[in-house]
Amino acid sequence: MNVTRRPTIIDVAHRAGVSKSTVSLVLQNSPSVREETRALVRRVMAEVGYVYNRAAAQMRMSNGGLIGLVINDLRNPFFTEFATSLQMSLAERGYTTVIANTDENPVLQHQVVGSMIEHGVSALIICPAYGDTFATFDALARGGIPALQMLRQVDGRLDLFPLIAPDYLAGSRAATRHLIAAGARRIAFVGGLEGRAVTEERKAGYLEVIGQEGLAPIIMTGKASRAFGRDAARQIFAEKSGVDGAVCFNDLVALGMVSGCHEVGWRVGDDFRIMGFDDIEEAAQTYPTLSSVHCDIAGIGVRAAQTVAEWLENGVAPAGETRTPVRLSLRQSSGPAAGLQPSGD
Amino acid sequence: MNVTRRPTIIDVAHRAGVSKSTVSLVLQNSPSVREETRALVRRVMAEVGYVYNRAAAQMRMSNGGLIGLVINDLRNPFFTEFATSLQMSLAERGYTTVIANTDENPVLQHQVVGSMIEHGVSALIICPAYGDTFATFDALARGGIPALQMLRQVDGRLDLFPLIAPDYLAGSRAATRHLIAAGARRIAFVGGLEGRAVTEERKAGYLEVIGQEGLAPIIMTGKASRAFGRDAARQIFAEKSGVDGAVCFNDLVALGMVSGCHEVGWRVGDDFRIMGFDDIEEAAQTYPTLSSVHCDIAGIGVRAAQTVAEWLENGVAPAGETRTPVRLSLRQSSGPAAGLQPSGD
DNA sequence: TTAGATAACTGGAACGATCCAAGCGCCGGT
DNA sequence: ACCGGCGCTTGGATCGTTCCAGTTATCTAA
Repeated sequence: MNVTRRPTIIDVAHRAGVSKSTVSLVLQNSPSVREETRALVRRVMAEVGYVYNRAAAQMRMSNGGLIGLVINDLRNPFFTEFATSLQMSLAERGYTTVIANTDENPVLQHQVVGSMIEHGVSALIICPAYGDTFATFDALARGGIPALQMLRQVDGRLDLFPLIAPDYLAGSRAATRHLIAAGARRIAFVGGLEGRAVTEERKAGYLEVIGQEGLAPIIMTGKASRAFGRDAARQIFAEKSGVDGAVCFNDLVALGMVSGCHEVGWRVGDDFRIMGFDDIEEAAQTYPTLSSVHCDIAGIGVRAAQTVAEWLENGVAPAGETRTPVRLSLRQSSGPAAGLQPSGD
Repeated sequence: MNVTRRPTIIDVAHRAGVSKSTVSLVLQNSPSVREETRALVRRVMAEVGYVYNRAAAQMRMSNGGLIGLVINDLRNPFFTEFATSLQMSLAERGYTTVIANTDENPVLQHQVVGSMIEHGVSALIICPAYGDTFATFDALARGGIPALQMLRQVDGRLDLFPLIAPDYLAGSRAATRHLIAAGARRIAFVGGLEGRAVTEERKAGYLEVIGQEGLAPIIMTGKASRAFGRDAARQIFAEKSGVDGAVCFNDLVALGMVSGCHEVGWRVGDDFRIMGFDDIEEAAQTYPTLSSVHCDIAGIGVRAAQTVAEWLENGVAPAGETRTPVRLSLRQSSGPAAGLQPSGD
């Protein structure tokens, strides 16, 4: 349909009466080109509808500022909020981000990472899927591509693949303590698949506090989904075991439990107290509003962008493990707590 | 850190004792290379850790199978479900997908589309943000890049930028009729920003049926968010105007209304009847489960992949406007309807 | 026996940018 | 009058692939 091929810098150069090198310098905003020349070249570019050919440039340059973001579950708002923040922050520093979704599938993840390496990403930020991932990370190591593990640790080589994650342990400790302070006595830990690093960490904080207080732990692990949370609430209701509060693996589970409580007629925050984890935007907008462990998702995105930019620009690998602080966002679902100031919106 | 540069096909060729052309042919799975040679080359590739350099290839080929997907709101599950399905479907056909988020910002959208063109995408699938988009689409037109408008029509040139969208009109007609059949008499249309194509279309179906039945229309347009839905429910309750049902702009608004109803003590499906639109996964998992207009998001993703693949491979542009069928997923929020079989899960 | 077809492989010329060393005026200082 | 430096511009080499027009060697048909 389009007979004429795309114009190149050579076409622009001819038309402007300069050399292709000059055009290239203009593209790179080099200070060593005269202002009038720059303006002329720019004008000609607009006239002929020149578009930059990144593939050609990237082939010559070892390092074109392309950064890959691998997300394991685009359906979880936590990850999309993170992706949004990261992408904006990287854009400010002049990097382009490509996003891909692995849907928690390690095979797909392997493909996706391979494809990104082929596209010549200079670094990778990866929220890894669990499973057989050694080969995937090995490919990154062999290619000498800087890669950050975000939010979850899947590969043990923290020196090669540093981890940035919220301080889950402190978060679940604080959440559990808060439920106790609010008056709950039989508190369950609900959701999260057994054996996974994040689940174990969040569970550990819960168990620690429960132990300190001499209470009995109640563990209900399972998928981190709304459906599981809803079923868990129904089950707790049916068993009449006196459970009166839940520290949830994440906000999705917590929101599921809220639905389940509505269904069985419990009043959340009164008959039953719920703490979420992650503090996604939706938490402030449901009824009742959801108390949660606020992880400053956007802040983590900014920090990840900063870390990877410094890694690329100064060549210095970040520390093996970075934990970002968390705080509680206390709202309605955990009930009124004597002597505690609710924070969050 | 990595002193040796990446191996190229030339390194592989030397090591395998063949020419670079042969290696290239192996990469392309050409049938005109002997089976043993192919195996040999493959083995050497694995040995030296060869990775394909897409930038170099793409520079030579006009058309590398890279497809850009531009999404206006990654936080809306509707779009992420669509993205997931599309990406998988394209992967099956050998295309790679790059996703970018515009956050409903036409300026960001312009940047993002520009960046994708620079990266040499051979086609674009775009869920466009509203606003000043003419320049953006013009850049696509000038570059002769096939682009599909998905779910929303923003640019009028349907011959250049065909539209694929669900049959919103039929959907809102059916939704309104169902609420009437379920016994609601004062039905509001809630959410969606005034003046936007999708809002107008969904509203039109509602108005049509309301008019036919001789009922009074009640329009409450606004942001398509949970927060707006919640506020709308509160307001309806406060006004005591006898409104007993709502056709919502989308599921997010509907879920917000469900929250609002819980808050004011209304029983959804009984005191107040709600129909959503889109039928996101969450609709089946809240309490009460949400009746909605099912748009077969995954199916649309598959169809989009197919359309764009055929466009690229046969060079034949698809029809200007494609409407995909919708059906109702009747669940609890719209209440029991005499003589109607609930469908959906 | 030989011409022609076929199968398997090869060398060089693209592709469109970046980078480098060099070139060209022009000015000021000796 | 000459040299060095500075500001701006330039031609050619280069990156790693694909594509095209050969070049063998082997096979088939007359």
